[in-house]
Amino acid sequence: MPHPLSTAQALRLWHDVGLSQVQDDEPDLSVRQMTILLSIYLEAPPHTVRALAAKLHVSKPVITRALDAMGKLGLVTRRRDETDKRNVLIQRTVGGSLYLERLADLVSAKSQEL
Amino acid sequence: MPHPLSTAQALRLWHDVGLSQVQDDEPDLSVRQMTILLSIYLEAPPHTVRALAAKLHVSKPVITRALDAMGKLGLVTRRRDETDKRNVLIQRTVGGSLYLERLADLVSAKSQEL
DNA sequence: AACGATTGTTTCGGAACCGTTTCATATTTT
DNA sequence: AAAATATGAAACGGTTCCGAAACAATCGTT
Repeated sequence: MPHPLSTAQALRLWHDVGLSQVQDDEPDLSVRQMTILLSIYLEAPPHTVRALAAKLHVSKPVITRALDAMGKLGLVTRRRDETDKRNVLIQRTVGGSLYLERLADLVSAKSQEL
Repeated sequence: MPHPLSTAQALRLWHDVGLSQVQDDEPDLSVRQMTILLSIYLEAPPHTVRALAAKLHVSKPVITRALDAMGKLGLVTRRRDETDKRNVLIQRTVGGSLYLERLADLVSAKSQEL
């Protein structure tokens, strides 16, 4: 367990990571999209639209549209739940794993430069 | 200086902070806006549109519009530079300070829960 | 089989953002 | 003083996002 970050270090870290994301040309994910993506990858499946909407305190269309956008970027996929065909199961992709790996490396590296 | 964050801890921290931001009803700043705001508050003045655009690798209108949006939220103000009236000096506000204080407290608190 | 409940998607009008180009103002150079 | 340069803002068209409501498909219950 690391030492907790001081408030000044927290802001510096947030700034440095954000700057790196803005400077490169890749499209930035919104805070909502990023949080959805991280939920999918950090927490145990299955992931459904409804559960994500409840967790984030947002409406279901917000989740649907975020999945549309991230699907286009190859970060997530959807598949029908065969046991209950109303549900959509949200699945991880190689692209999403790589994306978050790079984010994690970036944050970790910046945290060392504090 | 804290221990550096592991990659797993970095993702967990990003998720937790993003989740807190999404859950409350306040409007989320985009990554660009947040980075601009942090630049203004972390680095020494004077801050100009041109300098910020160069630093972030974005066009000047991007900065202008972000300042418009954050100005409406009371997070920054603009003032003409009296010595060179082409310049606009971007200034901090009480609202912006409070906003970043709360962000810093949030990040710092979440980093302790890792 | 029929009705109501549940799940996810689509639609609608409105707002925000983007990139590029154009503009207005101010300064510097000739 | 005139022309060239620099700065920030505004205009333009296109894309994306939002909240709310309506919708289609599926399930559960009776």
